[in-house]
Amino acid sequence: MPDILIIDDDLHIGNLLEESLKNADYSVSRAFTGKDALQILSTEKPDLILLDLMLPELSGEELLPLIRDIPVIVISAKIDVSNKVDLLLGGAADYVTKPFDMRELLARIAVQLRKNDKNELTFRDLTLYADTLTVKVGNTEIRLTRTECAILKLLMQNPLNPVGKSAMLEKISADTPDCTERSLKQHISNIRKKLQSVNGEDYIEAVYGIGFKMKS
Amino acid sequence: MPDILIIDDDLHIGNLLEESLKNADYSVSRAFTGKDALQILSTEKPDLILLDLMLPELSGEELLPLIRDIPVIVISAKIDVSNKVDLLLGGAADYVTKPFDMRELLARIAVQLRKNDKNELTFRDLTLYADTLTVKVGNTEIRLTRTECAILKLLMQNPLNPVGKSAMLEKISADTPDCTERSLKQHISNIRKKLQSVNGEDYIEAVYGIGFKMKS
DNA sequence: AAAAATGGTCAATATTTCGTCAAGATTTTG
DNA sequence: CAAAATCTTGACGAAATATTGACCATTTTT
Repeated sequence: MPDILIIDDDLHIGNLLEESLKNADYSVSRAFTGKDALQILSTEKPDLILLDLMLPELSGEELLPLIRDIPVIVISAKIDVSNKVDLLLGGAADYVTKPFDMRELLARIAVQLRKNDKNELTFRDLTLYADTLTVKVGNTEIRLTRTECAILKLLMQNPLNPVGKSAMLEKISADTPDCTERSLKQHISNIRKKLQSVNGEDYIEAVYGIGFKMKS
Repeated sequence: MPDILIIDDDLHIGNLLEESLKNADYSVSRAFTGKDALQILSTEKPDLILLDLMLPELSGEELLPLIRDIPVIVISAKIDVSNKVDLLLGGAADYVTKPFDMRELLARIAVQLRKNDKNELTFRDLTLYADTLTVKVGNTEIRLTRTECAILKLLMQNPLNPVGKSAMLEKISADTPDCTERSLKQHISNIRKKLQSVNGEDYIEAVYGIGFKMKS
């Protein structure tokens, strides 16, 4: 029974959401302000978050980058397109505009939860299937090695912030215990080459003296 | 489990705070006078401080500039606006006025702890993201180098008091072991140039013979 | 007012880090 | 065991960053 956190100050919509979700057999938590939400998130870890952008005190835009490792579906009245791009770049998993069709929302929720189960990560037009060691660049699939996959996964998990080199080494040491900063450099180069072979684009950016991040 | 230090001579309020914080799963320390607080801070390093302004012996206003590297939320009965500005300029991370709503305070605490995690500092219209080596000047982001970031961070941590040159060198020596007073001067110049490129403003002020501080 | 010390900036140089090729070492696969 | 895939390492040019010298402006001291 996946747990879903609704962050919305509008009681009417919130109640409607809660009821529909409970009918669909999800377990539901509620937050009514951004700060509420932060407090709840400091103790609980839901499987998915529904986030209304219009929040008192701390807006949804501000809240979004503070959430990690949990798929967020943004609910908003704004139809602004650049805004949508910003949201998705900023880590939102998906996006629906008010007024929305409840069946559509439920479908999108199911998609996100399934992705989560299957260890699937998306960033721009990259989709990483960590279980099967493949990435899709646009429509073409590419095979990665185990370490390449582990590295790309780390980068795609925090698309905004750079990941330090030592941090990477620690986290992938399970697979490759004797990977050094020297070889890490080489793996990054190999990942780049594989991704570039599709459309010539470079998805990875170096942060001098720190580590690497996805290019925004 | 973040540790929070309550500095308040009012037993009633202090107890109330302690109980609520413990319910929210924080670990709590107490100080009842400014001198108490200094003593505790010389041995412990809490993650956040709740500071009442009205203190015997050593007032909150006097204590505030002595605290470094730890976010301080001021609790005060005064609603004086210039006072509020002074506090924030003086290094307070946030403030609430008595009587306060406990849920709001908890939310503000959560926000500050998050910011602390993310190594985020604000001064006027500057926001420094130390993890990602960027500053926001108004709405435009600028990249800094490692040392530039370390220097600006030091300055923004004590926005009122000048930071001595030798003190700076010590604290950034982790990153750049052979930075001298000569090169420090150059780094400051580079930071200025980068910030000025946005809106022409100079955020850094030299204190002749001592060091540098942020311009108020 | 002159001298001395400190602060500010430009431009050149030195150092560190990055990116990649190619070769050797190790592991996996058939 | 042999072949293939993967991982690690050395080398070297390129890019980013750090340091230094030179020179003038400003402040303090004498």
